[in-house]
Amino acid sequence: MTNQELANRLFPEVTTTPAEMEARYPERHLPEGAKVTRIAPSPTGFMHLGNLYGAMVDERLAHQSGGIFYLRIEDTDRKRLVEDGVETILSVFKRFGLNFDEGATLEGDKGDYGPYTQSERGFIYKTYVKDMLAKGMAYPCFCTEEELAENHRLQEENKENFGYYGKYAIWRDRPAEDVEAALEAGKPWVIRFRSQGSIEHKIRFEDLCKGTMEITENDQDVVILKSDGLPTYHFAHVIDDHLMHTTHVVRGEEWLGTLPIHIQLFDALGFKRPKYVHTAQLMKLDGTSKRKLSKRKDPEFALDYYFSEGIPIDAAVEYVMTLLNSNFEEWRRANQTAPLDEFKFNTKKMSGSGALFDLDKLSDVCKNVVARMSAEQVYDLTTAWAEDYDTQLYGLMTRDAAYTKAILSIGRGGKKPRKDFGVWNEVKTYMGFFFDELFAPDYTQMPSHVDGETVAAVLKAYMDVYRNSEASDANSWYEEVKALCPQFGFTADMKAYKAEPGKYKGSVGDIAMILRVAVCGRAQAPDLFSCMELMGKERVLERLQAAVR
RNA sequence: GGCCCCGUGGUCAAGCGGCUAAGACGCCGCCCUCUCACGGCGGAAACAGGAGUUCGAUUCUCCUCGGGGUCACCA
Repeated sequence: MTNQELANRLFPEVTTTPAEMEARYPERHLPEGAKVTRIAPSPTGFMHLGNLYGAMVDERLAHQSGGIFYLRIEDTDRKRLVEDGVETILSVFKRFGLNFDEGATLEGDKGDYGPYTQSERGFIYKTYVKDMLAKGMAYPCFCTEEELAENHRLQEENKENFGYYGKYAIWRDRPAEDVEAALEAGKPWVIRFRSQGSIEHKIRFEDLCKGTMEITENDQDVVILKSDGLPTYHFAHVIDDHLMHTTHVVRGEEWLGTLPIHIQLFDALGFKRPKYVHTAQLMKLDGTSKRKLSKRKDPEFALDYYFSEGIPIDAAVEYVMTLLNSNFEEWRRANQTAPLDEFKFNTKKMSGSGALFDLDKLSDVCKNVVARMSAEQVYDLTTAWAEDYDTQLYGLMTRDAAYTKAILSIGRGGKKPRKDFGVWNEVKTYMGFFFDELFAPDYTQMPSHVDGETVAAVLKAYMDVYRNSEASDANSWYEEVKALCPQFGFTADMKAYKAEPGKYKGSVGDIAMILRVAVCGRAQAPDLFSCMELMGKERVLERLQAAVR
């Protein structure tokens, strides 16, 4: 049986040729220097930070160069498929503002290089496989799981490298009769690539993120087509990225180990190799050692987490960008309000080592991002979040939108905006006391060195002042509060009080605190005058009265 | 174990043969101040170790150590 006969026997249904495929997916006509990138997730229903991290690099690379950014679905592992996997992928990327120029969508493929779902590309992979078989570049392997396990056991015992190579490549040079017999017997088979590599040979390789490195040639006869007729990642990657004319492959550094296989395949098939960007792994501190961010242990790894916690999408994106490009923060400080698109992303500024995911830093970025927003934006984004995750808050915020927006305007804008919260799920706590339904005063936060009787007296005295108050701004309000001091033996001079606290029964600060606890129900709140003004006289008087004991 | 990647403060990081070794987050102190949140000022805190190259190494080379990844009909 010749190679050609074998090829025909294994793939009688395949009549297409590689040349036809090449013709069907011609070179793209793009401007000089345009990059073609892709993100190729598996529809497992779980989207994580790594997906976003890579996708952002792809997106920037393509769109900064006038190229194409596309989505390909890698669903060749049927065991891990999930019902709405593709939908999840699409919706998550959409929410993060990543726009694909072509690829899979819910309405079908968009673009001329499809299908963009690997399970629909069987005929393409098989066309190449059949050709490789005919040329002797690949061969069928009938090994059972047990035989492979036995190989592994022997290799372990002999302290040899694991895998399917050399004398362990059982079917590599099997006589035609054996192949014939196995076929007759109806044994299941896979197709393996006939490696010409040797671990004695090193290859110099240039990675756009990691720099130059030296890697060992692959000597394993890897499986390229599984027994279910679908390609392995290695093969699909090479065929797809070749035919789709991907110029830059961005993926996690966990792929570095299999890079020799990919290079070998590209070369053997006579394809031009894409450039690679192997990104450093996102890490997390576990006890005293670093480890890969894990789906099971780290909620912040899942992109769902950002939605449910109410982390502003823009902030998550900014944070990832700070991880991605070391000069991003500097740029952001200089260009506070510029759209992210204007940042010149550069693979050279990517860190080669794995960054620890820093929740403190994320939180800081969130606060800064939110501080830059208008009250209107904060209102919109918070209600959008609350609609799904906090119906009570949603109800209150939408009941009186103008009131809520006014609350959110306090201290916003200007050179030194307040940064009270950076996450939508903190909004309720921050402004809850403005709503009677959420007002739960804690009078124990009254100044401890002022006795209850005085507290009550202060409240009563202020109520009298407040009923006829003409205060129209924070300063005049403060003057009124200060005027209350003498009758209680307090001082309006904070400096003097701090210097000699013993000299006075209290200070204007204490009076303000008494009022604050009465009106806001707690010791911390934004500017009291603003709060009272928004709440309205009636409500404030009610609360002052309620605090009198 | 083989192969590969990585190694500057607690974290993220500038640096690319000569610097008092930036900056940011976090932490601490002070100032501002009606509290908080801002903002301002200041502080503690680092080149993993050892050889070599060099007049001179954080920077270049080698070794050691440490961390990580990967060795599937998963991606």
